[in-house]
Amino acid sequence: MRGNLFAVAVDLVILTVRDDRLCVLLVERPAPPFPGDLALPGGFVRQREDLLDAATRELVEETGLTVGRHHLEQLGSYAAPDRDPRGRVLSVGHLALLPRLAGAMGEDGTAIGTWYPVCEVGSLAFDHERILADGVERARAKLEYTTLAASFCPAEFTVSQLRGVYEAVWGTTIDARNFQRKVTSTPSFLLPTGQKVRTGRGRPGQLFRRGDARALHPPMLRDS
Amino acid sequence: MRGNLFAVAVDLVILTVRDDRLCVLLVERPAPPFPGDLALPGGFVRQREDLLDAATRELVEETGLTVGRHHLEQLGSYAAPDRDPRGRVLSVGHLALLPRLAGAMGEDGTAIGTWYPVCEVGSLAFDHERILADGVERARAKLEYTTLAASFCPAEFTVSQLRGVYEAVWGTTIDARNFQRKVTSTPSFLLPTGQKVRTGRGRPGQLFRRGDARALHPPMLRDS
DNA sequence: GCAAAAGTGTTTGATATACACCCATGA
DNA sequence: TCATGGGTGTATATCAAACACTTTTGC
Repeated sequence: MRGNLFAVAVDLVILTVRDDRLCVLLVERPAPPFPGDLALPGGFVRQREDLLDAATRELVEETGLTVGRHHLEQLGSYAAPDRDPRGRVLSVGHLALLPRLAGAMGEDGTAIGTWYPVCEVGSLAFDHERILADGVERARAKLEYTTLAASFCPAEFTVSQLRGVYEAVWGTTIDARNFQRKVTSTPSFLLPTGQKVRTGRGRPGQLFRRGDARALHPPMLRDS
Repeated sequence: MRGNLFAVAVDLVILTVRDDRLCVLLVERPAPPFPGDLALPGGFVRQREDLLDAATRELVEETGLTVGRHHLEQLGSYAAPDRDPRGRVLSVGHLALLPRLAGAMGEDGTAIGTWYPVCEVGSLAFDHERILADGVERARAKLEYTTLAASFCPAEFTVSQLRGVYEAVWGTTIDARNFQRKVTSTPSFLLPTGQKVRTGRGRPGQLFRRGDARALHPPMLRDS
């Protein structure tokens, strides 16, 4: 078999919404290359492992997630000849969307990574700035024409929380009243639970669970 | 450096429109594995080559394209442990959209591959059926919200030709009059050349060149 | 009562669709 | 002069944006 050999890694752009801001999970590199620099979590693909399996494994190792309604998809591959000083490494970037995690992270309960608002992220190791930028752009684009925003929410959530996701990811404000009608009138997007929740001040909102709809017709439009 | 080593290949889903049908370029495998089976054209990535460079090189080798307005983008990576009986091979699928090529193909003028209507393609070597399906779906989706259909057309083309692309790729029919208004009213999508072309019968159509617009707002909608 | 958030109704403007109609050419 | 495809005008239905207004809670 002709061809040169590559090490193959999966790197993860793990996004969530915290305090109305889109945040990404980053780790500090413990060893060369780029020791001490911030980087996307990731690791090498194992002997008989498929790409999505490797990404799932890394996601569990980094966040302690067991079972969840989180979203995980492949972003694309990055293989510039000089992207890793150790040699030829192809990285398959993945995008994960998570609701805000409760407490400790990491499989053993220790915090492995740290959440950073994406707008405050500086330079990263390797070509991870590009992978991060591609992941954020993918997430922004997919909110327009899919129901993926619900992946940022817990199992049960209000329309306001969902709207907060759109506003955080896009950095815009959305008319609450038109948004309400739009999402509740999309078939199978939101399933009412019948329960209400009081958020402090104001009228309590109805709780919804995510439905089966994946596409959003017609799409939600950014001002742009 | 931990991790197992992979051979890395690029495989190409090369699409064009011929006789009002969406067609894909396939080659017959000359050697094991899967000798004699149809497969996507592709090859291994070289020593100091990036992925898009490798895909571009393969595209030139297969089609004899030199310079062109063709479109080439990365689709995604496929790395199931058993996808290649020779060992661990990661394939980075790419999608290329071409206008109908004039005559001979291949760098030396010989025909290397053969065009098949995508709806008539049977089983392919490796997991190339899946890569093809993903490429076709990507192309169909992108026609909706981008000006990519023009990549299927020659340098100068009429609105009818462009409409024929949509109809071939989607397998639908489109109202010619509304289509005309839609595409000609999108700023910077079509640049009039001032020339007209007679297509046999009927009133000659105006010739256009592709403009700078890449996004299509609002999108072209499939019936669905 | 007042502020704040949830939720509904209504008006208005933009736009997609359907299709009538005219234009330019070949046979 | 008829068939064929290019291209414009226009009525109608649909839908999104804007916003007035009501409901339900905490303070």
